[in-house]
Amino acid sequence: MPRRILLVEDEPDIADLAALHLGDVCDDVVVASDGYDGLRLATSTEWSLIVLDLRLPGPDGLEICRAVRRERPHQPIMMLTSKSSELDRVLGLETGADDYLTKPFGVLELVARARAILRRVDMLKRAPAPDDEIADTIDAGPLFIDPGRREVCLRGQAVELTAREFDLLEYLARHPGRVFRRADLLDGVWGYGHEGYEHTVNSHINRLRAKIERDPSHPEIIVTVWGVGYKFGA
Amino acid sequence: MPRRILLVEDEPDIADLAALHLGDVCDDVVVASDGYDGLRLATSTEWSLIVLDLRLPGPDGLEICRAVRRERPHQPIMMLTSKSSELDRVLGLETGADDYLTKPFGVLELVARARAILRRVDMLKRAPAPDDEIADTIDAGPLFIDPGRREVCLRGQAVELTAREFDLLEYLARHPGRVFRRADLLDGVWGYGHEGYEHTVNSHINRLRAKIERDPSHPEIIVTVWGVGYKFGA
DNA sequence: CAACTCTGTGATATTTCCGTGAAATTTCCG
DNA sequence: CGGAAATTTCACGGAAATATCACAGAGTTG
Repeated sequence: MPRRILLVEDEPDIADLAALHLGDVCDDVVVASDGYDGLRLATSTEWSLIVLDLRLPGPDGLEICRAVRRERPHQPIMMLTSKSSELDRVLGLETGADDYLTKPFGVLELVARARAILRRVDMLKRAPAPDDEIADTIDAGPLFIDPGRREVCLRGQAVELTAREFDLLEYLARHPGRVFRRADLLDGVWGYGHEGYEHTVNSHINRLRAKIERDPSHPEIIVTVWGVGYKFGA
Repeated sequence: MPRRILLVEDEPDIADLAALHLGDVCDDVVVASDGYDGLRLATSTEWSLIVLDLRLPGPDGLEICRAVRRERPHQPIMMLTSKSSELDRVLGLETGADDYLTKPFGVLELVARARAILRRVDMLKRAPAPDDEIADTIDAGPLFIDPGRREVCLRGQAVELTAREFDLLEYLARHPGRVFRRADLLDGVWGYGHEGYEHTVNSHINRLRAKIERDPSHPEIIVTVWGVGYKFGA
């Protein structure tokens, strides 16, 4: 089953750029340059993913999104917008977009997110996975984490963590080495659509480090990746 | 957003039992006791999950499954069959159900699988989730790039890059041999609409080369195309 | 209801990196 | 061969990202 992406974007430069790179993660990219074509194509054909610009000549992204959702409730949709106000973010997600990107965006970000959505879609269609992802424990170097008991041991010594600290640590530790940006952590730990400042994450990382790092000013367990975010381990 | 399950099952005993326990993993369970009701309900409303018995009075599970798939390609569907021989037949027909279960089945098994599917569906609506394992990496000659971990290995040796350097390298490496103008790179890496001088790109290329080229004055990885821009590789 | 803890946020200090200017070098082309 | 244009190189100041800390309000517990 070929993977096809519909891109609805009126600015030719952006459309070309995005189409070029979206082509890397699917078999076919179709571009619609206004809301009319976009709406027609979006509802008439089956797509692996629909990427919608918010502002469009004719029906805008929200309208198209709603129209598509009415007919195909599970259609993966991604929204692009120029403004970054909180209102837009909430609006976009409530309308039912699966993900959301504000301009100007790097193409790498766009592609990475598109890939993530497509992968999640594939996972749905995949062979039934036995759900073995229930309450196991995490053994990561000097740390031992037991999500069931909500306990953490550092080099055999029990460590007292608050709820947020524990969730944050568990989230990071479940994917050692993977880099998370602050927005990802807010979405994953605090819950998607959570309204709050990214630098809140900093504070919690700081408190975590004070409790688990040998020398908090030279962290070994939770490492800072400059300009991006944090990761667990080396 | 409430989670609703449609259960299409004609045997009352099984239907009652299943409905009772499926109620544990969603907000509402609706039961259809024949293929006619099942087909009507399945296509007229949006469901978090549809559980279909294969043998039914009226349209059977396969027909309903196909009909639903035609309208809602991503609708989560689960099939129940009486004998494993039926299962083989269903599997051979590629109907596109997300999971299958043969009777007699334990209720716990049913619930566990339903929960697994629902979780995967929720995951779609969720913020960008970290799918490790299947992380996409770039293997380009002497270079190995892991975008998820933001790590670069040069001939097996880890290289420390800053955020911009990494993004720039990844961008180029995703299209080996393709020539990018500086404006292209600004759009793709810095983000579309970024205000800045093109010769900023030069500096970053320069720093990158200092870190990854064997002899920076004779670049082999990032090559200059005079009068145009840069490309990755030969 | 009082005491307590936790949490999000503001403010400030500190670190790191990025963009820019300018000079040196290379390449192209007449 | 010489000049113009494009590219390389490099150093520096500022800007942005992060670390740290204090505090007040929300929520919890007894």
